[in-house]
Amino acid sequence: MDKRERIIHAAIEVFRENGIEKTKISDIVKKAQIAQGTFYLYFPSKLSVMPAIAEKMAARMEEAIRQSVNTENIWTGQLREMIGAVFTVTDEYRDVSTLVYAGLSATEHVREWEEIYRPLYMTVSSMIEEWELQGEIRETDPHRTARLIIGLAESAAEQIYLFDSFDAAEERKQQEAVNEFVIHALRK
Amino acid sequence: MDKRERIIHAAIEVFRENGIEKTKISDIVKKAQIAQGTFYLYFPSKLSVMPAIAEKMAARMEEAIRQSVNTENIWTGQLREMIGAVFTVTDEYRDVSTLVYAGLSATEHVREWEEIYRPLYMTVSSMIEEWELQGEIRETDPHRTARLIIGLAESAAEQIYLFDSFDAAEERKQQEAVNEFVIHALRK
Amino acid sequence: MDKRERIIHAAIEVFRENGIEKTKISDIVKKAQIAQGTFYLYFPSKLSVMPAIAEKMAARMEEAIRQSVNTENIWTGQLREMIGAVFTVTDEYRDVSTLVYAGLSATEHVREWEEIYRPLYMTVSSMIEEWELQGEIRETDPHRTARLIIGLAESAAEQIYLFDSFDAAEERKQQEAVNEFVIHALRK
Amino acid sequence: MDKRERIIHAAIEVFRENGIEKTKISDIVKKAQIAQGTFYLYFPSKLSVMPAIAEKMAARMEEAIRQSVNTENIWTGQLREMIGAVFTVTDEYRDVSTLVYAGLSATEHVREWEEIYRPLYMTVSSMIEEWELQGEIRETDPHRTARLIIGLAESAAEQIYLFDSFDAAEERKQQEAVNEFVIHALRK
DNA sequence: CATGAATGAGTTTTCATTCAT
DNA sequence: AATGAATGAAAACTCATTCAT
Repeated sequence: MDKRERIIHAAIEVFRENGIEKTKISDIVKKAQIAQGTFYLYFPSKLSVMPAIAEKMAARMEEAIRQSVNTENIWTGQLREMIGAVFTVTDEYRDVSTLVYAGLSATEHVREWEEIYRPLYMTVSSMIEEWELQGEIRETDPHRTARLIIGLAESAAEQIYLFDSFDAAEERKQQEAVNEFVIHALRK
Repeated sequence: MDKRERIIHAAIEVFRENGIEKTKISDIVKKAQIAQGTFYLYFPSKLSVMPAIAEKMAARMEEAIRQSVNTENIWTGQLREMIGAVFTVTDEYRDVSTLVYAGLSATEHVREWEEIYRPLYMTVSSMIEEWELQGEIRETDPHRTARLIIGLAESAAEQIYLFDSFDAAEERKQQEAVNEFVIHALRK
Repeated sequence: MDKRERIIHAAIEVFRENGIEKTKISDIVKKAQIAQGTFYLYFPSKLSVMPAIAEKMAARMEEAIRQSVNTENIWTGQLREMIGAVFTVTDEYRDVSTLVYAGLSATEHVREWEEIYRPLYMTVSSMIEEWELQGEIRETDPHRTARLIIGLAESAAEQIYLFDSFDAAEERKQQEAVNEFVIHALRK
Repeated sequence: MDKRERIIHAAIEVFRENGIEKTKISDIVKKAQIAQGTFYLYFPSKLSVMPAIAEKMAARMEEAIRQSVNTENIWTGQLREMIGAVFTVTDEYRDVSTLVYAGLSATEHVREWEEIYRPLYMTVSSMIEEWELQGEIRETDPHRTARLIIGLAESAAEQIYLFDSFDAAEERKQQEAVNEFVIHALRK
């Protein structure tokens, strides 16, 4: 794996373990097994790794959705699979997603967000469009709806770690609630 | 305004301007026009201001909801008013909610989130309970639903500044999309 | 002595001992007996101390000239005293003067040079003007002549350390050569 | 142009642009369009380029003097030509002479100065000796006088860029002042 | 000879925290 | 309670130097 990749992966791990605030570049390079100076060959600062992480996360989420959604399935099944994927990846990137989001908004990289998330939104809005064409759901603006659903699912997935006696059962319940919520929101 | 208030307000501004990471206590005291040492008479650290900010925001949101919701109205009207309130306050505290969320989750203060947001969630879940009792919406877990709706509305409101050619018309459209989404999600 | 003064004095000493290149800010603060961070309260970098040193050197030179020149004396005597003062101070600031000069030209402080040296040039050009008024020397542009003489004397004083078997006798010879050179250059 | 030459030229440029202190070897190689490691095949350090630069400048100056001085001319004419050459080359190497001087004195290379400048001084002191033999000027130590004159001329030429509203007219005036100064200093 | 990515020791720089006033 | 200059530990950052290609 090339050095840049190593840095990004190490950064994800360390940010998760220690939070952004407490993370030192020396922690990242230690985990990445590279020299201190090598970091600066690829990124000018700790925060500038954020967009790269966000990209990875968005790509991972899109990939998870593509993989888990069975297009043979009926729309509600597809929707459940899609939301499941969002929950899975949000869990994988637990804490990091929030930090990345806050880290991005703190920099001049905010505008990159749109670009980073576009493929993910495209994938989901295509699914919605398809369902609509098939006459299975009510008519909406597919792109906007895609963003609402992903926002809702992410927010719901993150809430678990904040509020609840956090266990697998609770996670399933929360996910099921989102499923029901969205299915009702879209049905004809 | 007393010094504590001055600190909180200054902190909101500089967190918004620079992000959490880049904010120094010296920035906060400069904006608050107090001496460096005075900060420590009120807060032990930068991040410990976060719960105070969260409290302000949550209280403001609850108050906005209480003020704007007319209980004489039918449920869809009340819902629209409630979501409108969330949009208004998220706009007021633009970016801050994300930062607060990240700031809290970066520390031991995470557990305070539950406590801080409880009154707000109670207010909204009471509304939902009432609608359910009146048989106007389908049956759900009102508390969980309340959190989903608020999460959805906040996420949608924040997205505006991130993604879109941000203008008043766009904001109205986004808000209307959330209204429709939630109304369909809850209707019988 | 206040901290800023302490830094300037320490910097002069350390620059002389080690040269600019090898001087660390930690050397300066050690010699100044202040904390590392205190340096940055007064100067943003090592090089930014340069103009302050140049100021001290120019002021010291002007003072030395004022003190050593006896206005009762005939002009050649005054001139010898003046050149002696330049030699003395250049010796005092041995090496540093060159470094300061090179250090200044490397920064954006070059334009300050004019201002820093102005009082010194004024003092010397006043002397020259007076001699001219008394009809003791030929007519020249006093200000320009002042700069030529100081440049010549400094250059000659610095050459000693570079070229010659450097000893007191050699210094006296060199100084005497400058005296003769300038006296002949100015006589009627 | 071979690599060694490329390095020397690039070094002159970046030393002039950034000063010695701020110049990195990476700046030099970038300007020279060679690889980082290649530098070390020719020079062991940044400062070790200095003697090479000094040599170039001294050789250039000697050559300029030889070329411009017409030995058929009377001594004042020759002197004017010689000083003109010093001004021309100091202009060509603007700022560099100071930097070289500081750069050499900052290292063990100081002693090389004598050797590097010897041919230049020899040329000028030969001229002075000749004038003396012809009985055209007063008796002095020709070698010492040569160094005084060159030091004076260089200092005067450098001053132009530092102090004055720098233009061609100003340069001519300054040069003329030096001519007059030296002619008076040497005449019988 | 030439390259340039990688290194890591050495410095600079930051900034939360203290404490005498 | 309030101040803000001073501190120094800790972190960021630099850049000369190496070495496998």
